[in-house]
Amino acid sequence: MTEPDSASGKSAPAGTSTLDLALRAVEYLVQQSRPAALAQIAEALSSSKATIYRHLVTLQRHGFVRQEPETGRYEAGIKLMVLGEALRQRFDIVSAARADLMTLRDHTGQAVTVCAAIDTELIVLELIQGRTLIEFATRPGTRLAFHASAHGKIWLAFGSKERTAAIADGPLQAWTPATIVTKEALLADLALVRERGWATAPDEVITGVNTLAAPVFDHRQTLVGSIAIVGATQFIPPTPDPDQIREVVGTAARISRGLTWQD
Amino acid sequence: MTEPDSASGKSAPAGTSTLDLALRAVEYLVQQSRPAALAQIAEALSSSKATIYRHLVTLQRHGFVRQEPETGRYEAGIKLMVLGEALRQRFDIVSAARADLMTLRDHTGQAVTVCAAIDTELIVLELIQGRTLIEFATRPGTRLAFHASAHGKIWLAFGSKERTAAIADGPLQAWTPATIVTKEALLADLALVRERGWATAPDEVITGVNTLAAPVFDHRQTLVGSIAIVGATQFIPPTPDPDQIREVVGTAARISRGLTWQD
DNA sequence: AAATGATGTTTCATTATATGAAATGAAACA
DNA sequence: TGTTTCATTTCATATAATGAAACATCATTT
Repeated sequence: MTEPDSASGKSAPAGTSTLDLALRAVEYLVQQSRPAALAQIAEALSSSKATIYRHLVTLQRHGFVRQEPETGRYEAGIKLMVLGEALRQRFDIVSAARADLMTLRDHTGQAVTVCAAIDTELIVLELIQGRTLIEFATRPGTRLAFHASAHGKIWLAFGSKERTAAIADGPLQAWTPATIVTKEALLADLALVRERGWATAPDEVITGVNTLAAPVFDHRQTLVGSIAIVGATQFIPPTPDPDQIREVVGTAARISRGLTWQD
Repeated sequence: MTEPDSASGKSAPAGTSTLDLALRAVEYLVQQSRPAALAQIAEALSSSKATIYRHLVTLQRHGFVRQEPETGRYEAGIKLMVLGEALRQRFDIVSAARADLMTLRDHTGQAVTVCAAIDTELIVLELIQGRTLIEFATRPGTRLAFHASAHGKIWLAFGSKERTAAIADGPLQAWTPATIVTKEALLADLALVRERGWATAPDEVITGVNTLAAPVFDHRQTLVGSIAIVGATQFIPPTPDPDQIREVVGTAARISRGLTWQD
């Protein structure tokens, strides 16, 4: 990121290697689908059993890791879930907007999601489930791609120009055949989004699913969130129903107005 | 430090003090509602700025911590949310049961929650929102009290006897005037729960809110989860409607049957 | 019933490396 | 301009992390 990297690939700036190893252990355990043996973790991280053991003890003491009582093996602890939820609640939008989002869900019948971009990540903060049995919508804590989601396009169209430039210049991964993968197509789509005030991404993330998103601004007119309805293309056509657009854009505007009062 | 433990209640067994400090820093940042200055964190943890700084650099590199670009202050990073979500998906019940839970929501109109106990914690794994505008239900990642929630009573009634004994003998905190706070009353209630196969907690966690919970077992007949409907007492009376009981207990049995097929 | 091979756990000498005080930037403020 | 308030870097010191190998448990196998 802010790395000159000085030719020799020797990038050992500040930081603590002990902590680094321990964090890698946590991430390793989260990735595993079943509890891992100590030796297995040590091997995966190219460290010794004793070292990993001591770190696991401390991690366990804090609840980041848990040990299966029967087998003695280690797995990720629920503290991560608890902290994740505590963190989620810090975002103004989710609490300020819940009632409006419920109304939007009831009016459209579709699932509603809220997203925010933090640095280089676009993350789902809130999900109000729809009424359909089959669930497409992404859950809080999920990361979305900027170029391949309706939420992402809102952030590229109305967010910081630096981010938009960086994303447009970078590689654009295709999730489906419909995903936008060229810079030109993306910029053209973003121009359209700016003009209309809403974005869609039919079949671009999952075939058969569409999302209709709109921006939420705070009192300084800076983008602080995006809201969207998510559903089968059958219910949200590539060019959505005018009623759907009115509902989503109207709800976003209402939430924005609510954020203006604060502060 | 370097203390041969014993004598002074402080037992410093295995573990890593460096890591311990860093984890405390993460927890501190999650607790704060706004970004914290380096010196503030160092002071709170009785450490030096330099030490904390180096740890924050490493934590940031892993996404556990983020630095506000404008002010340079530190706050918790979204990695915690992402890892929390990844962890949640590891539980069989949430994926195996979603369709049934949606149906339960649609039949009862109330919010549906799923819980599991891990060691000494009772945690919400899944939430299907109801159709009412006002939301009572707890979100995934929230911890519940064993003695003061319908989910908790299911775990005390059908879970391990050791846990039940430990909880019943410990202090029972009152959340509302209706919370059960004596061992006798709790054990009597649990006997009733075992007999009926379902549990309620009217007004016991929040006044005006009731929950109706039932147990989910796996193929070995061990308790692996609990499901419940949550709503205003107006909709879920202290003695729920027979239809509601049938729906919840029936859904739990259906999910249990689903888990039997696997493995 | 003894032996084997999985585990996790502890010990201990060795030195790598985390540490704190203070110096240095950098930026906002008055 | 000077002053305050931040984060960041430097550097000598010894704290505290480290790995190899021994130990302890528990199943499973012979």
